[in-house]
Amino acid sequence: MATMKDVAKAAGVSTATVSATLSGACFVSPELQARVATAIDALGYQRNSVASGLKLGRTSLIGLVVSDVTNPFFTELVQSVQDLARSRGYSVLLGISDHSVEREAELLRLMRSHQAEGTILCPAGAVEDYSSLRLNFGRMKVVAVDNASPELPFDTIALENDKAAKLAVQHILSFGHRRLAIMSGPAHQFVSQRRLDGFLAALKEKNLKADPAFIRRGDFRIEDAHRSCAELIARPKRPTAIFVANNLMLIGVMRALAEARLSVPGQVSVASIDDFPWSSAFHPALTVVRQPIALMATAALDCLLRRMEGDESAPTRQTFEPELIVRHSCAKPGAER
Amino acid sequence: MATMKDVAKAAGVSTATVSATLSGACFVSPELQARVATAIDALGYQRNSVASGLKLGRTSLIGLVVSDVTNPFFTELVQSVQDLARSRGYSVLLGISDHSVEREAELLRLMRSHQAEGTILCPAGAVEDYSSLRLNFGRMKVVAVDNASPELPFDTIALENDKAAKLAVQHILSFGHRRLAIMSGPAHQFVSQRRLDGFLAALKEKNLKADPAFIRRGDFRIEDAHRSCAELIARPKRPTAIFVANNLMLIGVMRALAEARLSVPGQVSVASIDDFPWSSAFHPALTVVRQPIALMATAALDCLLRRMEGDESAPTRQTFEPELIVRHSCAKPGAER
DNA sequence: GCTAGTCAGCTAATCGATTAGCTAAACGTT
DNA sequence: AACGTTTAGCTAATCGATTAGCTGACTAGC
Repeated sequence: MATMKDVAKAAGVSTATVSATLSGACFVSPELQARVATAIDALGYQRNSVASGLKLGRTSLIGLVVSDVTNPFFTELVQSVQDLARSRGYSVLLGISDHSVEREAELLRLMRSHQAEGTILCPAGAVEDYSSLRLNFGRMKVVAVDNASPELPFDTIALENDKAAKLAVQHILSFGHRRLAIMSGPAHQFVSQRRLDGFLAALKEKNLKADPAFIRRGDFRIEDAHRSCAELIARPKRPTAIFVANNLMLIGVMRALAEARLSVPGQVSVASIDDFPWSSAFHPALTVVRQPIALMATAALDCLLRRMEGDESAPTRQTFEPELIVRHSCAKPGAER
Repeated sequence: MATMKDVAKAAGVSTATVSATLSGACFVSPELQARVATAIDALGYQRNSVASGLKLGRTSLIGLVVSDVTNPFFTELVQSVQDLARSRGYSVLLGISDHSVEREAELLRLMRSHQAEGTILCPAGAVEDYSSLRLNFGRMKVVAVDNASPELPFDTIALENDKAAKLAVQHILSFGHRRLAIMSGPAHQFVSQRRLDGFLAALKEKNLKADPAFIRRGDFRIEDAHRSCAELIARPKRPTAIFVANNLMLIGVMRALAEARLSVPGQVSVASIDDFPWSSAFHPALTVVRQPIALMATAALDCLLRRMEGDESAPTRQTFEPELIVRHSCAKPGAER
């Protein structure tokens, strides 16, 4: 690849002139500008961002670490962050932690090593896993999205998770259900706790108590939810409705119900958190609580950019409003076994 | 951030010694190694990949350009490529072209500017859009995945698309359908052409001809397919089966069918290309043709790495076997209107 | 005619890691 | 003792872009 030196030689000027021409051209005569431009496309020159990144300490890279891209929530987050970053002149280094806190830490080090100016992290762990991090990780800024406890030592962007769960569960209860189960997430994750809290709060409002056997712990993935739900519905007295704490577990639940030939919502009502493209094409169309992912991505990136510009004030907490999307997967409790 | 110089000073050695210690330690005494190690974690030193990338001309970055991450095929591809790249010591710079050839070209330039050593490209355009590219784009290697015509001037990795379509259509035909429609992709894309070819070939085997009104052109996205399918089934004589050329259009089709209260497979049979996590949780479970995405990702990365190691031989073509997954969305043609 | 001022454009140092090539100490051999 | 050989570790150049600071040409004012 041609370097700036080559361009300078071809145009008969110094590298300083080439550099000046490329970046705003303050004091370069039109004639030299033209000669430089000619040389540039004769040689197919393109700026080497690595060299310029080294010199300037600005790489125009941001990191994005998610636990699982195949989760439609993260897929859409990746999409939004990518779009926004591009429009602001940044490129995205993607990392997938696969729910492992160790891998996550490794990815964060990797992002730092590549001199990412900031990283948007979707933490997979519990609060205590991040105590060593700060607003800065080296000179790299960090903001947390999704599983973001307000106790984290950096900026957080999250859904009002308890409210989201409550909305869904209140909707289920409005049909008169009394035997509700929850497919919850990993106990150590803040986001699971909040969603469980919302579930319990909604029950309490109706003076209902959750059967402990109906509080299932999943890992936010398909397989585990599938198995757990199969067990659940095999019980002598099965629940008449299931609240599912995320979209991937919803797949597992719907599979298990289909295999057991239980109709939704005839025999079992289902509602979950996370909307996704398939939810309305499903039969029945699924009632879900939607997270404003694009807004959250914007907030995360804005927040990160503010930090990258040098804001060192105390960590901020932003929460977002969930929205209940009523479709057809909840109805009156049907004939019980 | 601490630099190697700082570490050298703290350990009382030269930067050469620190560098040698970090990379394989050929001739560094255990004592100095220990002093360097101590200094490194006292200062929290981490190698600056930008500086080392500049010096070595090796950034350990590869680019990945897809047209749409929210398409489950690409989501899984991103996941697989990311995994494999990580295991081989590379990080992934992600780019999303949003089906735009211009943006794709811009992303390729961006990858090159960041000195990505290679890029896996899922082309959104037609063959002629890539004639200016070669095996190398600057010093960056390029391989194409998915919409990869054998006429492209670089390595290609693709499904046997005609065969994939044929498998699905033969399956549909085996139930005795005679009025088939196809939701095809953009005409300029190689992958659409091949899938259409396969569709037509399967019909021909049974001495059937496709009604021109039943050959629908989509853009591989939800909305357009939804609208197009709504039109299709509103026709006086609607098809008894629909073959859909990708997963996103399948969503649109299923939505349109649900809205028109047409039962699947009772009134309309449906089969498509691309398996995805929801397909079996769907009601009815969807009959699809699966692409071996993980294999394709492995092939793409292996191919890219070979090129990165200096292989300059002629472009290779790899195609992969589709697999029909029979579920429950196809059946005998039902009562016609 | 001479000095001061202006500014286009150049020279050279710099970012941080790597490494070719060098120095000097230590050891073995005769 | 003298010399060669080995090897631990250092010095300094290098990658490519940026930019502080300098040079020298030109203009203006006295």
